[in-house]
Amino acid sequence: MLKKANSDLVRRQNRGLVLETLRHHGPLARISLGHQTGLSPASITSISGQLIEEGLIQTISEDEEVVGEAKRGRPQTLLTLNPGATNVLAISIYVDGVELVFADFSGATREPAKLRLDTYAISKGDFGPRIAHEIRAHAKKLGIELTSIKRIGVAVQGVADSIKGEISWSPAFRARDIPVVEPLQRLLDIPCSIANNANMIAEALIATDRKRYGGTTAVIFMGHGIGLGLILDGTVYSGTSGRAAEFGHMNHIPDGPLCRCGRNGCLEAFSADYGIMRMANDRRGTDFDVHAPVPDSDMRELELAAESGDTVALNAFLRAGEVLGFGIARLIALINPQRVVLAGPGTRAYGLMKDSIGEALRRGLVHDLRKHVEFEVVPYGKDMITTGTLLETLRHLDRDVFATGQRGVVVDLSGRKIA
Amino acid sequence: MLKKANSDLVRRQNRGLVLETLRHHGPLARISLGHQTGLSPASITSISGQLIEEGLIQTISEDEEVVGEAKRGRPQTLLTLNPGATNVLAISIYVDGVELVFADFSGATREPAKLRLDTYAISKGDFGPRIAHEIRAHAKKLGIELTSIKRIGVAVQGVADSIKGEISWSPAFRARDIPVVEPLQRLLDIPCSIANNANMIAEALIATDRKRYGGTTAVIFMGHGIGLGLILDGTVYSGTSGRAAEFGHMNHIPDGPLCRCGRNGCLEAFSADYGIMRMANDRRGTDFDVHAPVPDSDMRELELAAESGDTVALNAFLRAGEVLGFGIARLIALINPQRVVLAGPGTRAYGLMKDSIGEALRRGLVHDLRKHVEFEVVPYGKDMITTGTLLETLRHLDRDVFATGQRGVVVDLSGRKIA
DNA sequence: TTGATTTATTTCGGCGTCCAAAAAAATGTT
DNA sequence: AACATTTTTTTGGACGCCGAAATAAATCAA
Repeated sequence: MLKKANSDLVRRQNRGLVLETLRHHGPLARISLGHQTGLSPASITSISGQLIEEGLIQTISEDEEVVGEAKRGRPQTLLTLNPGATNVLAISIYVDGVELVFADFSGATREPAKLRLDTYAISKGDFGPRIAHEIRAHAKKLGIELTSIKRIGVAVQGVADSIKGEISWSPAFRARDIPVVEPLQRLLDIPCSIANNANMIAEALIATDRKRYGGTTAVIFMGHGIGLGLILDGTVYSGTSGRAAEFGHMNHIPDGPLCRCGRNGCLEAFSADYGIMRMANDRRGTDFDVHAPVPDSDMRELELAAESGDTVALNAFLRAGEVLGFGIARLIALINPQRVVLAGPGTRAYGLMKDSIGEALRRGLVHDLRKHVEFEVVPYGKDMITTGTLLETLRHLDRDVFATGQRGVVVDLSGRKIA
Repeated sequence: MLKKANSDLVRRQNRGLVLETLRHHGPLARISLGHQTGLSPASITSISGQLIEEGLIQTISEDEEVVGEAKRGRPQTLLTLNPGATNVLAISIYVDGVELVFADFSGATREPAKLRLDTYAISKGDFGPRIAHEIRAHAKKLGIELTSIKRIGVAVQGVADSIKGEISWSPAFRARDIPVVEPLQRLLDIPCSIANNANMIAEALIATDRKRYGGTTAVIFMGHGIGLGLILDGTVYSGTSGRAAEFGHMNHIPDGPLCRCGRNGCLEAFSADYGIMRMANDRRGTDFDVHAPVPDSDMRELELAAESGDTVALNAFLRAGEVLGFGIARLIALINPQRVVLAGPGTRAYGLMKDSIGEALRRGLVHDLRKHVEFEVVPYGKDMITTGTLLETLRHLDRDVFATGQRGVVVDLSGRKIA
């Protein structure tokens, strides 16, 4: 259903558009901003004037102004986001700890805090307060006022319920339904949101190349589990109640091997690190604890073994690839994305799985569909998740917080009214 | 990325809103229209005045006006869509023929034309012209001017490419990539679009109960194939290049039974009518032609046999249900819909499959996800597809054609400028 | 019958937004 | 110093929404 439109909507949308354009295309003169946005110079002058008055954007100081050759005509004055307008915080939760990264309004990050935290042992009620405490400490260390932080974004591997603001389930925790948003908002008084880490990688990809990833793209995260971020029509899809895809727990074979989730035959039970390790170890007849985190060093060792001709190790990777391939085939049959991106530490072994993934796609997918999909592996860096989280957080500010500049109400950075 | 907003956008959006509201909530007085849309009485007067002048809406004649009890105060004058503003046409393509249904701008339908057409034999190039011819004939019979038809919507079972305007693949045709939109537009000079029939059922469901189906709903069509319409955040999702889901060809078991698409082990190969029939017939060791349409009477017979205790027949349905259940489990793992709706003629046998569907869901899906999904079977009527197609077509006119009333340009119904 | 009351709709004036065109600003060129 | 060129700002107008007042059209009550 359509929504009512009025001049309020127009202002919000165009202010948001100007902020997003500056965020994306770096410093721009008013005239270029006009070209990029489609707004007239007159409107740009008006909007940018307001944003400057509110301290959200600023003109670049004269020294840096002269970039290229001296040209005729009145020189451009470049506009940029004002870094000091606000701060944001990205929190990434991994199996082995938590990372805090502050950034200013321009997106420039400060040195991260890497906390070793026994997340697997921590109780449901302790996690939020513990993180809140760490946030205070790290902010203090960096000299960042808590009141200057306008928003916090949290990314976690597993199922995040963005409506309830909880971690429904994650391989990093023994506990379930761990509240995150509520305690942080209560203890720090800062708006907060939580999302799945594959979705945040998807956000980062959209930002790096909107043309490439902005249509319909499936981002598959391979690590201590298999996650999925779906970009549909240029927007990251975050299912009902924000609990997006649990691709890793899509069933592959009824009554297959035991998965962490308690079911049998999930994709993850074959293709996540522990699934691969289990297949490689079965010859030794070992009992296998699916919940025990698999050290990265063990995986590297297994990869080396496979590469140097250990057939059992190699077969484990081939089987993992095959099952992943069938999962991707099913995904494509449902969503028909233009592009499938593999990301995460698990892609290190892509070379070992490549052939079996391709073979499974051939067996499991109509040619008509397969031929339209482009495949891609992106090199993994943990910072992708942080970057995506920050971008998502900043976009929210651009669109939904700062775009709503109330007429006649000018506010300084701490929220006090000026004029 | 946001888009530029200006007063043009405001007008278009609010005009569209008024049209949609009248379409949805029947005749409404200006004051109620104001309440429904959130627009002020003054704006409603202005907008409705223009729409009346353009002949898109009209006031209801005085006689019918008095509906309820006589109340104090100035009586309301009800507004409705003007049926005469335009005509639209819905075309539904089935395995056994084609149906044409005209409707006026208010959505009132005329008697349908049911064409028996050997679609399976028809050649790629002949289909479009043939249909164009039939459209002319039926319009003439009903006394509808071709120029009064502003849009045609086509629904087909199978894979419809809405960008190319072709039927990429359909069980109704031996041919592939059959152009539909281009020949109709060329021969009739009427804008045309094509979509998958499961998507059109989804449209019809949204229209009947937006609250129930308007969130995230998966509509599964069971018939001579298994189709899927996805409603994401209240909008029917029609994948990349408009080629939406091919749920029926999602692989269930690698190297399973042969499917119509040429692959092995697709969901459809178990759960579509021909899949069920094949399983029931295997005991007789018959060769089985997957392409031959299964007569409805044969299916009814098989259902009766199963109901009266024929274990082979019953097992075929149970197996079909089991595979469908796993397919739904995989779908839920990916999309996490709030609701799954089963529709289509295949649901007649739902009673026979119900238990095995449920059992498969238990085996194939994390409890956390399963418990949030509501299941539902809607009684099948072919008219759902036609209704959905008409609604989709009319909404397009509301939003994208008639909403764009150019300032100062008033046009009569044939497109001539008046003022 | 007449005036009061009630409710719906229209009119009017104001406001916010965008935009085209003109003006101003700032620099290079001759 | 005068002119050319480009960017930015200012000005005035248009459009669309809205609140308030005016108007319209009915019922109710005396």
